[in-house]
Amino acid sequence: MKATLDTARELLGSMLVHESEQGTTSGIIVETEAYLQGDPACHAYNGKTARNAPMFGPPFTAYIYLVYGMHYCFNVVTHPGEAVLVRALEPCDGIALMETRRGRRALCDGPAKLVQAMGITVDLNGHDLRREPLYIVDRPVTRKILTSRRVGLTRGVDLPYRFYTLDRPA
DNA sequence: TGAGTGATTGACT
DNA sequence: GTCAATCACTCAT
Repeated sequence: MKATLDTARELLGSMLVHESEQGTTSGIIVETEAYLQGDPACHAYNGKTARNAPMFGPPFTAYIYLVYGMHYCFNVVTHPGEAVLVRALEPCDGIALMETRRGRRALCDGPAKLVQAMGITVDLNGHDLRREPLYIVDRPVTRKILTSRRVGLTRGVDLPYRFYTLDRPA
């Protein structure tokens, strides 16, 4: 079994595809964060709840949850109790549709933004990411992978579990 | 039944 | 670069 941190790196460069009724959108994953067991910032840290139940499901399950009462984040479950948060995408297909959903704003450079741009909803929580309508296309990582601390957290901020391929500031 | 929390975004200076 | 809005979900009484 692969470690969650390895999976977080391998997801970079892969393509996330969502086939909705409105059309197909896809994007290259360019930023991820790992959430491990024993990590105080991980939702599974305090045990299983109704909200994080998918995190204890089989690998490659989608875990979608609401933060701040208004924003959704999209995670890929790697092991029971561990997951990788997809923080940013590089829009590939269906950009026009993304713009319709997002308005004339940044499309996929934030966790909640990419969820909205891709049209991902809580209906897909617990979804198997090897099946339609939401799935990940494996692609070799061609760009250099960089590592940094995670951001936006209130706990475990010093852990170097954030990976990205863009030359964006750490 | 109620109060606190939060893996963010968007607007403003 | 800084700051506040906002509400579903969780945990505690």
